[in-house]
Amino acid sequence: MIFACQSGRLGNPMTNLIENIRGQVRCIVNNALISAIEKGELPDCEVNEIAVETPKEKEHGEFSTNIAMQLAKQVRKAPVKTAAILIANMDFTNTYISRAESAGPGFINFYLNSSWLYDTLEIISREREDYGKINIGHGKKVMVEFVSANPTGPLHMGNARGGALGDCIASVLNAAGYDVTREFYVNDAGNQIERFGISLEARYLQLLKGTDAIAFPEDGYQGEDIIDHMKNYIEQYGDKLLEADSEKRRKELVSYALPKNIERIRKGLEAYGIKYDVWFSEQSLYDSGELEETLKFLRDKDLVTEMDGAQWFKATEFGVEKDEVIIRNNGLPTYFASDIAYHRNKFYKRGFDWVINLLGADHHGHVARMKAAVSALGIDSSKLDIVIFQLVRLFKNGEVARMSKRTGRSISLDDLLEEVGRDAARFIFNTKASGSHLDFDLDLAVKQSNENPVYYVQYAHARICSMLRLIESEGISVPGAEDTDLSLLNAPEEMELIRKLAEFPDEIRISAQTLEPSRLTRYVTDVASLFHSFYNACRVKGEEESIMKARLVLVSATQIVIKNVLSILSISAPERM
RNA sequence: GUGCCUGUAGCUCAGCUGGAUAGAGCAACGGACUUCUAAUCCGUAGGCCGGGGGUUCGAAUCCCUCCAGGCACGCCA
Repeated sequence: MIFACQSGRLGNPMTNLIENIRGQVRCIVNNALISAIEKGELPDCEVNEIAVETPKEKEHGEFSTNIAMQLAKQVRKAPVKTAAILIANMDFTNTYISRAESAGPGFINFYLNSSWLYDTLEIISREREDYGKINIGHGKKVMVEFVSANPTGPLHMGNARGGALGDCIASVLNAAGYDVTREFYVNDAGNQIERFGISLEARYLQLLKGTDAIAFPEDGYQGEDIIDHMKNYIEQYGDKLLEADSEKRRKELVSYALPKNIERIRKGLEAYGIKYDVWFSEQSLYDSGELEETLKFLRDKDLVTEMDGAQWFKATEFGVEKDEVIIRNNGLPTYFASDIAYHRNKFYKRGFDWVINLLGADHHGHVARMKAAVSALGIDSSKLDIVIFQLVRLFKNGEVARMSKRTGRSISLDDLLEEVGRDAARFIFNTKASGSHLDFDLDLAVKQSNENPVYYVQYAHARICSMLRLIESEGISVPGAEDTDLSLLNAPEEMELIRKLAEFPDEIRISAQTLEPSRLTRYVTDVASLFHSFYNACRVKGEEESIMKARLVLVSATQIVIKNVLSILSISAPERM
């Protein structure tokens, strides 16, 4: 079934001009198809979606469609013929499209009137810091839970990648019109806290009675930070726990060290540019009874079975390979049990429409069972997205530097920020897609040279600021786009740059839909590159006034876009370098 | 052994839901500063898209299989 449709011209504020024009192309094709069918030039046919894509080659126009090839079978005509018939039936009135041509095996290419580029500049200068924002989220409540590292030690490189990724996913979704909550799940209960206590206690006793007095437990946390905690504790409180019974001693030591660790994590992440809306305590699920409620819910649904003295969640009923223990034979719930309660809380207690969790690749086994658990709770599991990011391999002095929390011999987030800096770290972690393994070259990241991509982008911004400063010092300010003759911008370098600026809202759209903010670092690098080319080809200051004004609008628009992208990535946009 | 991720230029990576002649940065080579910031620009060179089958108008992209690397298969998280 095909319906006629209409196409408007200028986008409203906060819209995606490219998407609008794509809509115009769809309408034109759609209407041409109806017209051709009515005239009997083509047989009646079914079209579910008219695909509009962007050709790689400039010669192929701004947009193209493969509709003629798609219809080949149905209409029993050579695609090239169908394309010709469609083109003959097209009406471009009131659109940005100037002409359409058939090319290659049957593509129809669309060429635009350059007014769309000038309209782009008007939109940017009107929307300013809002330019790029779209509203595909419609205020939907989404939670992004990320890092959620065990508070038993410092953050490492894996957390650093997860942090940069998660924070940027959250920002992108926010720019796409979602109501986003950033959350850190604090694992302050369960087995690892137990081990944390044992480790602290062992170091405490070793410090007071000598290293040989007590063996350090096999599965304890080896990190220096554990010893440091106990040195500080002893300095402050002496040996008052020496005679206490072990359980009480561990509890006391944990309640001493745990808040310090959490605070250190919070501060580290904040220095990294990450601010959470919620720090959610695992222990609170025990205290509030939600864990019990959740287990009861599952039992009532007959989704819990007993075996070998433990209780298992029947994950196999949801297509997972094996069932999972939720209550150990010692009676204690597993991490998985509280995670189920946690997700019940996210969806039911707090009403999130969409939940995104970031997990390192070493936890990917958790995905299937968590989705199964969510289904078991009666929630559509497509509302839970788990983004798995591949692990980080750290290179220093040309060789691999291993990271491991257990041995404590890792580069922490704090070290990273000190050595590399927040901007470079965040940029580099977002240059690769989450599914790609990431080699982090410390030596390169530290370099303040053209080998380091973050400076390339920041330099473009600083350069623009410098130009505007100089021009403004002569009493000239950036004119409004509406009272400038933008059609004077017709050099290839100018057109290319504007075209790229026009893509920004669509880049946000795709980044949000694919949960891949790494698109944005590439995008902003392209913007910077086209700007540098423009800079070398065209002068602004000293040009004839009308040209200078038009170029000032372009330069200012470029600055806005670079700044907006960097702001989403929480990377600074320096005004001088 | 089973499952997930990855394999594209010398290196690090893009390539959207299958589209037209596979891209970028770095490294290499050759050029451009009396001019708004040379942390820049312009140009050259560089490829069995891991191998092999299949699906179709059309495959780096989808399916199968094999090879290589990473990760996971616990009553840890």
